[in-house]
Amino acid sequence: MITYRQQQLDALGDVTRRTLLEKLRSGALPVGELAKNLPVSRPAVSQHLRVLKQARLVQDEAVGTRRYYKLDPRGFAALRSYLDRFWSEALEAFKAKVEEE
Amino acid sequence: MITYRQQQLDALGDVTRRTLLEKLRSGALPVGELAKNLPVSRPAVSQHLRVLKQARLVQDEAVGTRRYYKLDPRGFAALRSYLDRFWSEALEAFKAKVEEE
DNA sequence: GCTTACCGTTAGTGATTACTTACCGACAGC
DNA sequence: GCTGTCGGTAAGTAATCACTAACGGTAAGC
Repeated sequence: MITYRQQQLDALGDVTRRTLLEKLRSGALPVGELAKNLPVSRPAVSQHLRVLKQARLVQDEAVGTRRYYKLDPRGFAALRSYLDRFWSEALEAFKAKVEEE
Repeated sequence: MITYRQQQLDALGDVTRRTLLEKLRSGALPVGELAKNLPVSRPAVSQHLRVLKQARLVQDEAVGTRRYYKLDPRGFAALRSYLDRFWSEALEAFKAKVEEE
């Protein structure tokens, strides 16, 4: 099973992309709506959406001439479980360290 | 309460910094140990550690001439709770959308 | 058919960011 | 005291990355 974790964390490392994800929290939105009130041009938004899509953080669906984007549950689930595992392993290592002494 | 989320996610957006965090999962390590087997120089590691520290993702402690770095529980807890909240809000919005129809 | 709205892609540019090299201070061992 | 180890900082460079402008393609409205 391949993960997209590296791409996902890279994708989250940009403030504009994070803003896009925040906007999508309340549901699917077309590109034009996403680009509204952003300090960057619409093509820039398209490029960011491509990165987010490749990282499995968003999904898109064409409806007429519009293209709706929404959060991708698979990507977020993978990210959450990784973070959980990462942290619980760190805690176990810490406990083992304490008991060692 | 101020959070360091923006800095944290920016900090996670670099492969070398993520590698450093992975190494720290098993416990505290001095800089020289962290720099070992990495494709970048030791000063580069120091600079990355500074970024991680400012983002509250690591803590450091001087012991003699060495400086040990370890994961910062506060930063990771904040990050986890944010991701959890983010995702649960997204799920609620999705449910509301479904019931709407 | 024509026109308009919506959006992806490409090419080139600008800004950000990670990197190395050189340097310096602090502590340990002698 | 001197020497070696450890590691942070600064300056300059290289590479990455985000951005805009220009273009083209598709669907909807007329």
